[in-house]
Amino acid sequence: MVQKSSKPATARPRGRPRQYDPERALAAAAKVFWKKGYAAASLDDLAAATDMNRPSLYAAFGDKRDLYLKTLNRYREQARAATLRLLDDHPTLRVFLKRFYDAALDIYLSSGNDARGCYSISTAPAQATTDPAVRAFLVESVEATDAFLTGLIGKARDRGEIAATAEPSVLAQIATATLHTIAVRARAGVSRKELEALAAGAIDVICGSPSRP
Amino acid sequence: MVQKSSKPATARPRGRPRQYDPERALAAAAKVFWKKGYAAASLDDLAAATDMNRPSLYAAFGDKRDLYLKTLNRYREQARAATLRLLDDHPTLRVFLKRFYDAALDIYLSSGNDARGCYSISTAPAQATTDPAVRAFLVESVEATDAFLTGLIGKARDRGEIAATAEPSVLAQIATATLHTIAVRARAGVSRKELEALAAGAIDVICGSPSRP
DNA sequence: ACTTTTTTGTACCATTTCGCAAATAATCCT
DNA sequence: AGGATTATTTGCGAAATGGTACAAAAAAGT
Repeated sequence: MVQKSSKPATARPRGRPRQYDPERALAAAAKVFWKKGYAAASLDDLAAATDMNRPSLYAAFGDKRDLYLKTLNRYREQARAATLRLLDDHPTLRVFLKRFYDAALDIYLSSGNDARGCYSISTAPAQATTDPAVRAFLVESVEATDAFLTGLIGKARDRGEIAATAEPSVLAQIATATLHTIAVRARAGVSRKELEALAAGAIDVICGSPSRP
Repeated sequence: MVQKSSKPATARPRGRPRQYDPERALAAAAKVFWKKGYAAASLDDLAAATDMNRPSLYAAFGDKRDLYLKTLNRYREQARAATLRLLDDHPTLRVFLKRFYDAALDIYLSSGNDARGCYSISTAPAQATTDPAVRAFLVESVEATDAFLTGLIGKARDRGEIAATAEPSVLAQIATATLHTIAVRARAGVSRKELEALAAGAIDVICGSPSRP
């Protein structure tokens, strides 16, 4: 009898196994908040969507606010990871930005459900004045995006892809602003075609017109 | 005693005079929605803020949703009027944009109450997926801003203030995007100083760096 | 003075909301 | 097999919510 004591990685924890998958449950909860906003989403809505009942929800994620904050963080982590993957083959700034906005649009206009717009930009501002944690999340997200893009743009400038006189932090804020306006417009129902055109225009402004050498 | 029969403009309508001023009431209601968001604002909150009781509120403005839509429209009208006044002395595009963002910051960071951020951008997106009227309001507002700025930028280009090759509609969307990111950041608690710097950077990108001829 | 008209105030209702307590079920450990 | 442990289910309850019915109040018209 060898190795019976080895941890099978899927070692059953102890008591009754949970019936829900925390990841799926968080995704389902986010979908509800995404559509209705934080305040208008009731625990009944969330319980129905996650296929859990309220006490299980509560035990798993805490109260409604805890749950919301967890979905916000999950969304941000996923967005970050996806964005980093766009850099795997070391694209030019222009190519990266195109991918970046396309990826955002994939999320903002996901056709399956009618969730539209950016999850955090569409739902967090409404809560930001009453919930300090949401406010902190928002400012951290925005500043992290700025910082990330500033780094990328700085490197692109060093590589000579954009004018040497360009100010990376300013262009990064323009790029973030473009993301924000796309987020709002997608929520308002603007078509993908128009948003792609907007993104293309912004990319030209940031990187310099493509016809230009 | 002349003119007793002339309409005093303040002719009493007929029954008991109202105790509230509709304009002030709308402003007070907007303040509540602004801080809490639409869904989290209760009729009790609104009644308390307007100094009216619920039946009066209901008789005056309809239900909660009607009231919200009225405050949204009022906000937009006021913003439009204020923006047009910025053009009275025919400023250059650069001067106009500076005023434009300064005026936005005056509203977004009004110190009296703790309402922060743009009223519509902070509260409407959360409702946009569940309320078609809010969604319509949002898209109309954004597109009207684009159109207005496109016109201004086009004229500035004709006057030679910016490069003849610049595309007014693209720059207008950048300018609107800048407004949106400022709205979100103000709601998140970013300081006026930082937002002014962001605006200044965006203006340089839109109008061309000031050091440039 | 009396009626009409409009606003205000009180009280109420039906529903929804969040959260929890207690009982039940499923699994592991010994 | 039986106890320990964790998850689920049912159901409750106190509070808040949006909305309204109805009477009282304040003004103008006659």
